[in-house]
Amino acid sequence: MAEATIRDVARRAAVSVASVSRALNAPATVRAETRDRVLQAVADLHYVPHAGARSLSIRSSHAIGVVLPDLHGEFFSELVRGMDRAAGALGYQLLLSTMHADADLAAQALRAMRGRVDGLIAMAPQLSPAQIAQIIPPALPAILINSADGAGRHSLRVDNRKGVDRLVGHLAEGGRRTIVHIAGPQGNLDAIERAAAYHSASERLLPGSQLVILPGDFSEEAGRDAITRLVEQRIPFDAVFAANDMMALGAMMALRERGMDVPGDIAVAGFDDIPLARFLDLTTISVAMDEIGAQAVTRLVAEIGGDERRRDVMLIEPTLVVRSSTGARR
Amino acid sequence: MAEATIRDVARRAAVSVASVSRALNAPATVRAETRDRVLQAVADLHYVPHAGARSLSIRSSHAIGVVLPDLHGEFFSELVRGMDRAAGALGYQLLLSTMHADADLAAQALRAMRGRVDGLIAMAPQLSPAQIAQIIPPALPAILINSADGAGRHSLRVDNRKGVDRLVGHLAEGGRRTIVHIAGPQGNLDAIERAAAYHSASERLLPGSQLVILPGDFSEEAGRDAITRLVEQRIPFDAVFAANDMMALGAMMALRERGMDVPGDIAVAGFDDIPLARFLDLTTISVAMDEIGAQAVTRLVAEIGGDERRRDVMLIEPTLVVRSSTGARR
DNA sequence: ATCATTCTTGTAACCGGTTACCGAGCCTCT
DNA sequence: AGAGGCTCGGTAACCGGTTACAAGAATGAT
Repeated sequence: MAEATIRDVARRAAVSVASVSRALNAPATVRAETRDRVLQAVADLHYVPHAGARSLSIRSSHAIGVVLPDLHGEFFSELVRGMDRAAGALGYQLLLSTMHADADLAAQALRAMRGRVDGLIAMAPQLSPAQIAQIIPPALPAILINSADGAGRHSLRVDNRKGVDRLVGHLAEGGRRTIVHIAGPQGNLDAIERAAAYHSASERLLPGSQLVILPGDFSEEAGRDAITRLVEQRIPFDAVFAANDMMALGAMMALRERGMDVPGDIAVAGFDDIPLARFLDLTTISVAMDEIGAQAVTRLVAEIGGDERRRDVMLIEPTLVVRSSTGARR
Repeated sequence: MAEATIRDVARRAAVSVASVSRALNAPATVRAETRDRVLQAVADLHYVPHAGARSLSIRSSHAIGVVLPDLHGEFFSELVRGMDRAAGALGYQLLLSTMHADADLAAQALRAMRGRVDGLIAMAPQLSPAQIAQIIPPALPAILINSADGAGRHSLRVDNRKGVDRLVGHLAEGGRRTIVHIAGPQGNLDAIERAAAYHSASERLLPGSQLVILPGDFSEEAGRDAITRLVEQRIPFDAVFAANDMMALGAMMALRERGMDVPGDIAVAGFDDIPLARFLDLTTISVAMDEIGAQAVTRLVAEIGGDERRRDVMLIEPTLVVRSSTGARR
C-alpha cells in the first residue's frame, strides 16, 4: 500500500484533483461542503502532500542549501541551530552538506542541490572569490558567511578587526607591552584578518613594541608548539593573542607547565569564546554564531522573495569577554 | 535567463530529450557521436539536471531526513558529521530539521519531508514508542537513535548499562563505597537507563551501600544543586556519578568550592566525554557519536535499498575514560 | 540479396502536484 | 423570461525529468 496521492483523495471525495488542491491550499475558494468531503478523505487516507511534486509544480522548494566546511564542535552546532531556528520560523527547510576542502567536491555538492533548494548559504573561508563565483550558479540567491567578499554576493562576516582592536586595547590597558600572535592556517580568511588586525592594533596602541607572529593551524597542539618556539628562541613577551581559543588554551597550558604564571607573567587571550573558554577562564572574543546563522537565513529568504537589496557585506560585531587569563600582572 | 532544462539541451544538440537523459545517465546506450553532441550542449548551456524533477520521476530522492532534538554542542556536530560522512560516501544528502520538544511540531516537520526524502533518521529520547509509531509513516524506512524501542523500528542505542557498569566497577575498585547518582531529566530515556544501571550496578558491586539518586536536568546548575542538597542533608558519600558531564562538572566545582578535594575526598564521574571533560580531567564514559551517525546512515541506506533485515536494536558500546577526577582517595 | 537480430533513437506517458481557462448552475435585475 | 454576473468545480496543460515501447538503421548470417 503505497502512499496516497492527490488523485486517490479526489476519487474518494468524488471531486476533481483541482478541488482537492484548492481545498488544501486555498480553502476559501471551495464550497464548505466540498472542503469537508476533501478533508474527510484526506484524513481517511492519511494523505500527506508530496513536497517534491509540489515544489516542482510551483517551482519553489522552500528549502535552503547549506554548505559548510568540515567544522568542529560548538561553532558548527550554534550556527546550524541559528539557521534552523530562523528557517523553521519562515517555513523553510535546511539541506545540509559539509564541504571537504576540495573545490571540485564542493561543486559536486552544489550540483546535487540544483532544483532542490531556492537559495544557498555557504561558508567557505578557504575559497577565493573567483572560485566561489565559478561554483555558485549566478541565478541562485546566495549568502556567504565569513568568505572572501567581492564575489558579488551578499555576505555576512565577523568583524575581526573590531574584535582584535578591543582585545589588544584591553591588553595594553592591562599594562602588557609585548603581545605575540599565534596565527591560524595559511589562506584562511579569518586568520589573515586577525593577524592583520593584530599588526595594526599593536602598532597603533603599542608603538615601538616588537611584533611577533607565529604560525599555527587552530589546533591546541599548535598553541603549545608556539610557546615552545618562543621559549627556545628566548623571545621576550608578556601576552599571547591566539587566533582562536583552542590555540590559546594550548598556549596557556604549555605556559603553566613550564612554570609560568597566567596571567601573572603572561596574559593569554583567544578568539571565538568556545564553551571551554569559560571553564578555563580564558579571555576571548565572543561571536554569536547562532545570530549569524539566523541572520543569514533571514536575509537569504528576503533575497529569494525578490528583495533586490544592494549586495553588501554585513559585519557582525563580536564582543570582548574578559576573564582571568588576562588579569593583573605580577 | 532561467536555468537550462533538458529540453533546451535536446534542442541545441538536435536530439530528443530521451537521448539527452540517456547520454547522461546511461552513456553506454547511445552512440558515441550523439553522446558527444549532448555533452557539448550541456557544457555550452551550463546545464545542471534538476534534482527535484529527477527524484519525482524515479521516485527516489537520494536524500535522508534527519530529525534531532534541540541539541547543543559537540554532541550534535559529531553526530551530524558522522552522518554527513556516510551520506556523502553513499551519494545521499541530508535534510536537517531540529525538533522542538512538542510532538505536534515534530509531526509538522515530518510532513514537510514527505516526498523529499527516502528515509528518516530520528532522535527522540523524549517521545514514547506509541508517539513515534504515530508520527512516522509506516511505509517510510527509518532508523531511530537513542529512542525508546519497540516502535518496530530499527534503532541504534548507546549501551548505557554497559557504560555504567564499567564506571561503577572502576569506582568500586578505587575503594569508593557510597556512590550517589545525579539523574537526568524525567522521561529522558538515557537518564532512565543510566539511573537504573546505577541502581543495579551499585547493588551488585557494593552490596549494602546506600543508594542515593538526586534529581537533575543535565545542566551544570543541577550538578551544583545536587551537591548543595547532599551537604545540607548531611548525606555521607565518597563518589558522585552524574548522568552527564555537565552535571558532573557542576558537582565537581561545587565540591571544590566547599573545600572538598576531588578526587581526594570525593570521586566524580560523568557520561558523554564532552571536550570539556578532557580539559577538566573528568572521568567519564565516551560515546563515539560520529560512529553512531555514520552507522545510522549506512543502515538506513541498506533498508532503503530493500534490505529487509529483522528490525532490531543495535547497541553501541561506550568506553570508560579514566581521568584524575576518580584518582586515588586520600 | 534476404531475413533475423541488435543498436540507436524518438514519441509519448508518467511521476504528483498546481492552476489557467472555461462552462454549468444559480441569483438578481429589468 | 432573458441577460448578466458570481461562484464553484472540472479538464487539461504544465513543472523537468525518466523510460516503455516501437520504429528505423545497421549489422550479421545464410
